[in-house]
Amino acid sequence: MGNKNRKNNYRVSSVDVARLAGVSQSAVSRCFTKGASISEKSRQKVLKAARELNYSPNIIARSLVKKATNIIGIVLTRYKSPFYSRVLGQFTRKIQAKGYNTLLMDIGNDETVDAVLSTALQYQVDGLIITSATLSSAMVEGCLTSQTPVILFNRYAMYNEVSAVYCDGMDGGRKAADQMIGRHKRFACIKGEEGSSTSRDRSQGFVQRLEENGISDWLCERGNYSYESGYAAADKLLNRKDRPDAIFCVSDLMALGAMDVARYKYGLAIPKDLSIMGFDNINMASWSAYNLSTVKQPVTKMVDATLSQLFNEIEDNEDHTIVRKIKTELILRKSTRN
Amino acid sequence: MGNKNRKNNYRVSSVDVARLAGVSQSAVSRCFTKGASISEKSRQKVLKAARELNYSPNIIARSLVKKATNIIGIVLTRYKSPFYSRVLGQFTRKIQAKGYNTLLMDIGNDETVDAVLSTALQYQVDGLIITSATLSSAMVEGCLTSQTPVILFNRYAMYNEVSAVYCDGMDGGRKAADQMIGRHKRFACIKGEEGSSTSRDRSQGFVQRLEENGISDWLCERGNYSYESGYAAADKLLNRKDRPDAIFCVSDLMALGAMDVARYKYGLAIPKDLSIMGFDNINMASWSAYNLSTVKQPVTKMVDATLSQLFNEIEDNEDHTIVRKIKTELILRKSTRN
DNA sequence: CTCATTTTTGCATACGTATCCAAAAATGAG
DNA sequence: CTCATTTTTGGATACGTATGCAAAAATGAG
Repeated sequence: MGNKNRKNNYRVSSVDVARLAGVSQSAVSRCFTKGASISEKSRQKVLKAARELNYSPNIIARSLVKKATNIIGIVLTRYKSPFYSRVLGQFTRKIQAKGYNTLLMDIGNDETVDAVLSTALQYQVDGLIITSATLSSAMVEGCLTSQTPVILFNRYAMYNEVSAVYCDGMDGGRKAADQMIGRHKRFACIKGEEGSSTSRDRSQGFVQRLEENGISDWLCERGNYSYESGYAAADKLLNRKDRPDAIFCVSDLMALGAMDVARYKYGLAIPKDLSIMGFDNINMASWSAYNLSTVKQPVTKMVDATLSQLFNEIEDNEDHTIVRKIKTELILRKSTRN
Repeated sequence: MGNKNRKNNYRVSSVDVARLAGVSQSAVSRCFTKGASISEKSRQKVLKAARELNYSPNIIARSLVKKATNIIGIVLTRYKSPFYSRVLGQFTRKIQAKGYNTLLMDIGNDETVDAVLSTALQYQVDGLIITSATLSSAMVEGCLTSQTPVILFNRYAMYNEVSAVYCDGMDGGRKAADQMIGRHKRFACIKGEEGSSTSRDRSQGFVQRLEENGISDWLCERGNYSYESGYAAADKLLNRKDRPDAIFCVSDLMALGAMDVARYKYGLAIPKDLSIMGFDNINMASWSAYNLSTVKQPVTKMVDATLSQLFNEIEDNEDHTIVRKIKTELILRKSTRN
């Protein structure tokens, strides 16, 4: 039943329902607006007509007059990372639970962030979560004047102009160092991309602690957070005559790559010949094949803090920016001498 | 500069720009509408004013009159799976490249799918991609009458009422069996959840081929696509006296769990004592620690097919539903005797 | 310069909903 | 039943943009 001629692009509106139900358009609107004043009799008439016409309110039109879309924008870069896909999953689920929805935007590289961000604003999102991307100062200004609450996740703005929630990478790096120092002779660190502030913080914390302990000839390689790049970076390190016996990686994924090259290319025993420490505590870190010791980012805590601040700014119109730094937690498994 | 009183919830509109630029509101609109008729002189005036006021067009309002939001809804269940997070990444990137945006909706379980779906429709999405969820017949009807193009990804509707793109799990299961038969004595299969059609197809293909080859006393366990469930299922299988020497898992993640329990709990050598075959070809399958043989789902091909069909329906108003079944590819690594 | 043609412009209206306001209906106390 | 009070109702308008239409301006051929 029901003819399928698509071209007929007519969508049924509250006016149609009103006509069929024999009430005014206002009544229809009230019927679908929680807490509005409408008699039970009218409500039934409207619901019946709506069902008959398969009507449901047009949220876009509603957004226009309500000046609220109930949409939260999320800007993301690093899909490859299981860490961020877990983060994304938590965000969307919790956003939905709050009655909002998620507009997901991906940015290939930092150059496109401005464009993506500005289309997010054009969609009149009620709030914006920006993950692992750097805000240009033009965009900081844009966000401020647009009145749209913005929160940086695992980033922070230069002068704390915009709210941020991030994990304390510097301290995490220090914890990693503290655990490894004294048990090893030669240290190395595998960082992320040059521009990444998270990578910088984590490795700085690590190195800083090394130097505080009089260790100054540590090694360093750079990856891009992926398994393959960790594999390649560790390959370079292990190929040296003065190969390290302790490697700290600024992401778990790189650590897993490092473990694999150490074991399967160099035949090293972990942690006997080599200790490896990661950062994140992704699911795979606990897999039997790896048992990776790592610096845990408390995802749930971070996500909750982000959302609670965001919804505060949206609903209660709070206007003070807050920057929240969340502590990491060292998780010792079997990839390090403990 | 710029006072920060948030409460002042005023957003600058095309009318404000028009006033400042000394032109009509239509002119402002035309200035931001590609291909509209406007003189260079006016365009400059408008752009100047717009810059001054930090104006950018309100897409929501535009959507209302254009009857197109440029939003594609994606409904997703299984975040845990690296396969689906890769799929999601590809979708959003390619959707953005097409000038559209992604409204991401998560469903915890199949019961909530109707609610989520109907809010997607209320947002007037231009198209809808539904991943690994079953459509109720009420929703099929709803989608059809709403005129919104819908495509199922890795699902198909009972009577092919709605378009679908999925990989041929039945055939994939058969390929897995063909590879393993003759080289092993005792076969087992680790399936997914009871209701999952992908799980059913894959395991049916596998079992069917076994039986065609006169093998009828195969073993079977059930997981939920996760690493842990694969670990647990394989644990049960390997604990038997008549333990299998060939296990086919309907997802890579479960296969990895199976490998780990086999190696680290039972001390088995893979593939000498036990062959394991997965399904998906997620990144981890190629990691040195696993080298998992698997049935590859050609993600890129599937995503491209989905989007091309979807945009056809959206832009060219094609109205025939098509169901596209995409062939898998056997990838032999070192977790199976080959 | 004139007149026909093209381009640009502004006005008015539409998109689908929510909400203010005044009028109408329902309710309830006496 | 009356009148004051409360609840419900519909009309009108607003949200911010796009676009059909006719008028105005610009262009160009002769």
